[in-house]
Amino acid sequence: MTAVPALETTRKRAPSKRALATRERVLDAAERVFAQRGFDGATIRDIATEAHEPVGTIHHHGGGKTALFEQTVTRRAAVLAQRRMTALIEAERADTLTLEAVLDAFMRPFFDLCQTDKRWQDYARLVAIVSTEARWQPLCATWFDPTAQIFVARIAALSPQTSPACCSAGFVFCVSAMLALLTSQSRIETLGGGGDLSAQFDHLIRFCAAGLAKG
Amino acid sequence: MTAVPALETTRKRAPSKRALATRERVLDAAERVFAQRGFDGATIRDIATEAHEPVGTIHHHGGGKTALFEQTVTRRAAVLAQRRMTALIEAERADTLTLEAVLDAFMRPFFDLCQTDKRWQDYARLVAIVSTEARWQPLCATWFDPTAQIFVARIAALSPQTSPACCSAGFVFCVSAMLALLTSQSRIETLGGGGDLSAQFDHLIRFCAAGLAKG
DNA sequence: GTCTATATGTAGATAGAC
DNA sequence: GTCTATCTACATATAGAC
Repeated sequence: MTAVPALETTRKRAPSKRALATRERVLDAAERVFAQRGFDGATIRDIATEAHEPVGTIHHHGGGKTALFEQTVTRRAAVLAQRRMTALIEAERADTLTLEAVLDAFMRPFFDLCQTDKRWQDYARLVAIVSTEARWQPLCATWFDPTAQIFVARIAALSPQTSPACCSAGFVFCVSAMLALLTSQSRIETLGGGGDLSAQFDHLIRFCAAGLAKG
Repeated sequence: MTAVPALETTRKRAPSKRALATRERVLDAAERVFAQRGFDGATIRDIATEAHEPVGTIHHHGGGKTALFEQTVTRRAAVLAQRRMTALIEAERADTLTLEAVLDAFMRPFFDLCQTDKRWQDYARLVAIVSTEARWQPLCATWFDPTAQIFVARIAALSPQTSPACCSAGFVFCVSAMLALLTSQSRIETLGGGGDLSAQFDHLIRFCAAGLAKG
């Protein structure tokens, strides 16, 4: 975090290709295990088994359980934020910016990534954990809140008759609904929902836009 | 679960008043600790400290960590379900049943209990845990799904132009938004929301009703 | 960088005195 | 029913060989 240029020269040289590949496998395994069992429920040994690596390797690359979890979160956070901002800028090129378009810019990149790469589905569970548990609030503040603030501001600008406080709360409702869609598919099916994921996603956008519009 | 009448005679006699009070204190403490740290993050020792009881007492009344957690969930589940059903029946006495009224019947009892008794706020976090983590699905199926099914059916009856699957998914969106309001107040405040809780609750109902109406 | 062996702490659970 | 002392297992983390 606090980069000290004077010490840069003491940094190890760039890791080998093999080491980088190992690191990726460790993070992928950690992502799966943390997603499935939560932070406290996961063990380094679970992750080692999942990664087909000895326990020591997990510590070597991860730097401890907490740091490992934070790495799994931060690894994809910048990608997600960038895609969202790109989508927002694209949406703003249209003549009229709508609530649907802003919500779509926030949600569709995440949804598309989940559809394309199963690892992003695990990542969605990590996001749900990070945004729910108080202990990860710093992580949230660094990696997710800035983007969220920008989208809340756009929503507020589109809703002059709605108080800023309602826009913020409404946005939290939207995000929790989005995470429910991405992580609680089994619960939706239990209650008789489910079916085509793309259709459910379109439904989510309609639902949230209507809710926000109502103030 | 599988009651065996023939063994009923071997049951211990009714516990003393003091024992019942101890049991309540154990469950209250467990509720607080589980709510704050989650199931895996909580320890029997944490709960013992919180309850001002020795560790053995927690096991004696709780019957192990898992059983203790299940007891904290089931203790209040019937009360909540009953209040919701009573509110629904009351709402159905009106000339025209609206989406708002159905949602209100589901959500307001919980909200009122949280306002009246701080322990119900902890319980809200337990409900969020139970409805999120796959391992507690049986608990969910027994204590929450039956009520949810009834409310989904009412919503579907009021939304003839909306597919049943959309009603189910929409209801899950509503519940996740409700739990976000009850358990993620700090996140709402971070994004500039917050303020009067009752006003936020009214906003939640409007938000969800508008979302459901949009199908 | 990789892997084995081990140190240290703490978890859940219980046996048995009171 | 209540409480103390303790058992057993497994967690994270590290030291050091390769």
